[in-house]
Amino acid sequence: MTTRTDYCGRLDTSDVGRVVTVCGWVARRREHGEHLAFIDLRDRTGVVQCVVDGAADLRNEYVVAVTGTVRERPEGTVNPELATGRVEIGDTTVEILNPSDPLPFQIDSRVEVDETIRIRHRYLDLRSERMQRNMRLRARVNSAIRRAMEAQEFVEIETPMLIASTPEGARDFVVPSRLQPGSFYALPQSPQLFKQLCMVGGIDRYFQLARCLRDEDLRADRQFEFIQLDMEMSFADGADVRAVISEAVAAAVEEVTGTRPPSFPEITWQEAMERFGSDKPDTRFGMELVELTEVFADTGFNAFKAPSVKGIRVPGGASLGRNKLDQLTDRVKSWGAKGLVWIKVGDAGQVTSPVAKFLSETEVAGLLAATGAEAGDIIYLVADEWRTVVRILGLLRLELGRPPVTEGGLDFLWVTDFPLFEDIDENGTPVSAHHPFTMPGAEYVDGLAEAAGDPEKLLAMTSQAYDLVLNGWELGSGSVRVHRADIQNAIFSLLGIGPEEAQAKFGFLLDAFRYGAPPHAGFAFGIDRVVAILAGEENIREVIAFPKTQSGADPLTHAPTPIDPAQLDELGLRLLPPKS
RNA sequence: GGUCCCGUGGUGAAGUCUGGAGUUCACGCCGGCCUGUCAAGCCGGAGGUCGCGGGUUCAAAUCCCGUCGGGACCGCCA
Repeated sequence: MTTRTDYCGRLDTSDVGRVVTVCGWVARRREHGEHLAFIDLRDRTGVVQCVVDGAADLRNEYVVAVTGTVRERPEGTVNPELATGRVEIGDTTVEILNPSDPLPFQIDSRVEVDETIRIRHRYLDLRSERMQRNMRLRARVNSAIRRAMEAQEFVEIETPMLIASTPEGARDFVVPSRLQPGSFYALPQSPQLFKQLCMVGGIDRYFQLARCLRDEDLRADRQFEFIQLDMEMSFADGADVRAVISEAVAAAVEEVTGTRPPSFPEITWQEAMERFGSDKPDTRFGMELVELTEVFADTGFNAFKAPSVKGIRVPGGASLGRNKLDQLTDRVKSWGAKGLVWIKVGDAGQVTSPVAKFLSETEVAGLLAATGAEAGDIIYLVADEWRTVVRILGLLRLELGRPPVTEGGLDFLWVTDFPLFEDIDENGTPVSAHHPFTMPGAEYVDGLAEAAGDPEKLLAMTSQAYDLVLNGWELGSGSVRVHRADIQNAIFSLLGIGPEEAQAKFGFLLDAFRYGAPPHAGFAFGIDRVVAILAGEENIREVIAFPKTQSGADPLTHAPTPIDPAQLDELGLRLLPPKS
């Protein structure tokens, strides 16, 4: 085979006169009769025009080596759209290294190809400029993060993929054991427990670009398997962790954009919920939630006689028709709201609403003042329990105002002081918001036992847990961990986990903690998500080389597939008949 | 478990609401012409189980039911 001397996209006028050999795929041909044709040859760096004597035996996507002389293009034929547009390769000989059948879809971006077809033929899709760019961007982000962590004296440690199933958290992927039929490994949802063991082991600063697996439903920002920057550090608090992560993320952003982002603002979970109705607020746009409970404190309108009333104002939203508003109301109800009240503001400040007749003049005036509504605006209101109100309006805010991923810049945000417990179950037992090794807020550490059985106190307790949010996507979360047995026992007690159960579930961690566990804290954030946003993609599949569909299937390899009965037999497994 | 949207030559779309001959557009593919194009151009051609199954009807891409596949979302994701 002819030896390549140059990459297509790197030739320029400084190469004029050189005899070069470039290798790649025929991206396009332009024939001008029997003895003149232009070939755009594509490799990973771009395309270059080759002038050939007839191209009758060349077809799109043939793999060829072209040898010829780099020359400046004749006057008037320079293509300013092309990086190599000032030059071309002439006096060429073409060696066909491999022909190609016509492709199932075109590589160029002239038409948006159905994503299933792209994934089924991902080896072709990867040739596209978009996928080349995304894959290389991802590699640069990985590299920048690794360098930033190493510069901060973190050591990369690999943790096992075949681990014990733990009952908490997401649904595990499980792997049957051949040597111990009837027993199973789980694939890690994260290296959580191992990295804490690393702290006990004196590693001091651990990191890993860790593959994590969770058997939960897939979404635009969720695949079964994903990569996290996972880290843990000893003798450190939450602020230390946030500084380290901020540095790594800033390094990644700088690598991609050339600009270092400003330091990331921090708000508490409580503030995020009050203002944005979300623990992962998209702060690229306004439309914040407006507190209206006081305005309607003495209302005669039954629907507003609720613990909490809030609204959001959409500037210029009054032009929405009745049909659209009904659809929106249905949508909001599907999220679990009792209903959605809308109020339009007219030119003279008068309000139009199905419920206008139930509202007093004072209430309307208070509403307009609180929301700052102007003529042409629409206000949506929800009244219910506080948690429901903020959740519904948070979803509605995104539905109505969320910009495309490529607009509004990069809005990083730390959300701190998450609640320690997210709910109380029907037995009166609190449910961990993060995981049971999360350190409570400093002011609650000594009062854990007294809070038992008091839902109000339990739900008011914060934890030293924090999330990193980018443009409304949760990039990741972390916390200060409990390293003291007395605090851990108090939390287990609140969660209704007795000593035997704790030992059964997390025994090896608790054992390790008896031998001098240092105070430690950590974090993990999703590489796929940050890369997608940096790449301007709405979907992490676009930054994953071989992704799965929403139903968890791989159109390329057809996974998952049934397995041979002999394999099942070896594992001591038998299939149940399919559910009808 | 649930809601919504999509499925039409190789690719992308229109046609579906309001039933009437597989109709249209762009790209690609095949052949011809063409010596400076670059999303080349011009001429000609091939290519279809309108996802699948059932129903309604004189007649279904179109209406109804079911099903499969894809997507967005709710639940789920400590």
